[in-house]
Amino acid sequence: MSVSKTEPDSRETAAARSRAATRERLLESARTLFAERGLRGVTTHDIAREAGFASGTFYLHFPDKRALFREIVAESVAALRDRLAKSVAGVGGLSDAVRAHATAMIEFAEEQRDLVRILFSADVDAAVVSASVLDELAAAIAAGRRERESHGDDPSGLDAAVLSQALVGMWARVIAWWAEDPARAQRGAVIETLTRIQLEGTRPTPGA
Amino acid sequence: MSVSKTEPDSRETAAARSRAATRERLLESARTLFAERGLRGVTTHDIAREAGFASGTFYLHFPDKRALFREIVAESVAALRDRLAKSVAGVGGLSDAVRAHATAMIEFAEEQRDLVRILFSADVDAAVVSASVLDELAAAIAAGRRERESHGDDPSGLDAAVLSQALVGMWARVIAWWAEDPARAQRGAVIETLTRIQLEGTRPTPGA
Amino acid sequence: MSVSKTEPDSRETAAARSRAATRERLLESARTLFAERGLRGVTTHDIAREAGFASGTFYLHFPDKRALFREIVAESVAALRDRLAKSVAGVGGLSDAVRAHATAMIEFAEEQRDLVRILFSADVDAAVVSASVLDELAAAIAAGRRERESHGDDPSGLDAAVLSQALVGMWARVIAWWAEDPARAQRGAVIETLTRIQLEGTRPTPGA
Amino acid sequence: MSVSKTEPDSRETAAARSRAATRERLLESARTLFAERGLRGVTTHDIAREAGFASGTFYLHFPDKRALFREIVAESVAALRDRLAKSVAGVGGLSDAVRAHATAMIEFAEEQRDLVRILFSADVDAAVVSASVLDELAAAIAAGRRERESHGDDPSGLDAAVLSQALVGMWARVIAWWAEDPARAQRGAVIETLTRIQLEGTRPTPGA
DNA sequence: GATGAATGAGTATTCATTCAT
DNA sequence: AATGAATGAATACTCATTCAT
Repeated sequence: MSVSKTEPDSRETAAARSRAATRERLLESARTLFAERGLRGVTTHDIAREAGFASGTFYLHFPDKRALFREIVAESVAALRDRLAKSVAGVGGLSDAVRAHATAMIEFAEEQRDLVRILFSADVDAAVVSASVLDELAAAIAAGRRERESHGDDPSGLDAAVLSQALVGMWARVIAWWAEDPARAQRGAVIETLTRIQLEGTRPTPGA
Repeated sequence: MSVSKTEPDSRETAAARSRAATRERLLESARTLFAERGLRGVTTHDIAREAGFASGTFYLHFPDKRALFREIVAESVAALRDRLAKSVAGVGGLSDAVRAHATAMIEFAEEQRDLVRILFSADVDAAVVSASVLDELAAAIAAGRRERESHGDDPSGLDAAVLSQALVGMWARVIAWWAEDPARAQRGAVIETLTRIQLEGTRPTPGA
Repeated sequence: MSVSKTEPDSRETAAARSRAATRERLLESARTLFAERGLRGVTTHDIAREAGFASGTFYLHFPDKRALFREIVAESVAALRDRLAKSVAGVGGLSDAVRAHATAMIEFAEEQRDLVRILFSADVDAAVVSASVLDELAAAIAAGRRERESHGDDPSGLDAAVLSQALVGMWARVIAWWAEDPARAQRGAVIETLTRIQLEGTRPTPGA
Repeated sequence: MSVSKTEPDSRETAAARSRAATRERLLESARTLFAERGLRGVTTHDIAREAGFASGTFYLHFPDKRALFREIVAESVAALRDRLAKSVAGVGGLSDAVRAHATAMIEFAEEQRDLVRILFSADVDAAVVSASVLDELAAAIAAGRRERESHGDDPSGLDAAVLSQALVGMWARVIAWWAEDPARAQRGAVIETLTRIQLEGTRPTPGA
């Protein structure tokens, strides 16, 4: 009796694996297409076809297009957050921390070009969603600034809100621009430039 | 033909005036609507209705929706360019030039909130079009830098391409953010912050 | 000046006429198709195609399928109400009134077979809408009953709610059945049968 | 093949029992859901899920959704037929027979509210199928009439076809209305009203 | 026998664009 | 020049049904 029965576990596992694989292929295709054409420029049909499935399959795995998009963004933001957090962990001086942070960002852009394009291309419909990415960046920058001050450095005297928008804008644009085509500038030059602007541009009362 | 017409010139002029007026009303409505809802969020019907015309009239004046959008952007870019050029004309020191530039930008944002929103909201579909705006900004910044160098200052030693992307990103984001709601920061603080970051962040070899 | 202008009135009127004609053709097609296949069995595309228009045209005239259906039902109910009201106006005795009512209903069914089919086929989705028809019928029946009582007849002693459901059910079914194929019974026999059941079936305490 | 099997009969029987049980659970779920939402409002997935099976299982037991629906209706009609037949068996007078018939119907509605809702809600798609129910009712009524006549009563002189449609319409509507919410009228009042209308409404030549 | 992932035709609705008046 | 009715391709989402495991 027991012999003739397929183990339910292995069956369920196989089905689950297959399901997960389909889901992952859809996500993969979506990442590519979103990176190329943005949220609105991509159809659920496009995503399914690109992944090699019929159009209805999409809805077996995601309630709708926005949900899929949100999921991709959430994943990416989490990955980026981890990367940035690790990069500055245990780094002593401010200067080194800012540079480590820039380096981590560049590495992320190198490895995840599609994600970076999605995260930093401000599709109007994706505004809510991509806000989180920039908030994330702003938080990382703010953390750096707090550490700097804890090391005895004076605050820059600049408006904190304006400053954080400025730095976020700078980072997002440079990373997106560079990820578009890494041949545009040397890796080291990008890191150095971002680091220097952030360090020098936000120093306490420069004239003093 | 010409016989029956009295003063064909004035007539044609009147007709041309009327035509131009219709065109302008369509542009005006489009500016408002694009600022509110982006390129994709606005239909040609919306634009015509808002302007008080039937939907077919739109196509008597513009070949299609993108063309209208492009025209608005081109106009705006030209206006911005003039404003920025004038702002620095005849200004002596680098510091003053950068500050004048920031001030001009803020003034533009105050007077043309709709345009600023269109120009700096990176709608994916409008990407090609809005690239020109940022190029414009980059050019203005580069011009400032050249002037600085001509005044004897050393270049910062930073990669020029990266630097210009960084500054453009910073400017675009801060201006868009502030134009969205000017109560977010004091006018003076915005000018001061942008000026300081640009000046200090791009100094020649800081350690030296 | 005034000569060269086409009279706006005639222009508007022509456009309005054309618009109204399209609307009417859509309504006409919809009546036929709904009568054949019910609300759910008919597509907006079907209606447009049957009327000789492209699918988008439907939405130029009706916000959606249900709205069109509701309009047809409302029209029909109003027409039926008028007919029934007129039929009993000025008719003296109860017996004559009930017979006049039955006759009017039969005439309506003869002239508007499609409408009758729509009104009395209780499509589940159309429940809300078709309820109004039956309410209408119930009201007409109740009016007859009130008149009867005002003529000195005693009430039947039957539960009024049950009775009205019974009569409505009877009427709706017989009319729908007969409209489906008028050869099923002779006109006079239908009228006579409905009249007799209603009169005799609802007499005051028969045994008394 | 047979060698290795111990007691193939009991095995097959067990398998058959299991199969029948699955079938029954599907039917049970379908009855509930159809009563709530009609044929079109219920998906095969809904039925399978409600019964605790995967969606494919449905098609192991029924060729398609309509077949399942037809089967439920057929079962119900048979049950109703039995009930009605038994109710009048051996009942003497016409009056008692009609009352017994009405009582049986009410009892059926009380015990099988779901079925009654399915049987008498004239979903357009279910029209073919539900016709059989009404035919059944008509047959039962006709049987009553025949018996009456055999007892020496004269026929009513009314058109038999029209009459049966009228009575069927009356019955179906009242029962469906009452089953929807039994608080709408007292049990006894429903029975009495239906009985009286049928008896008095179909009497031989009332004027005589 | 049961599973459940996959299919793909179907359906409502939108909107850029055309064109007869 | 202006009108606005008409077009029809596009697009998100559903669901009956199939079939490999």
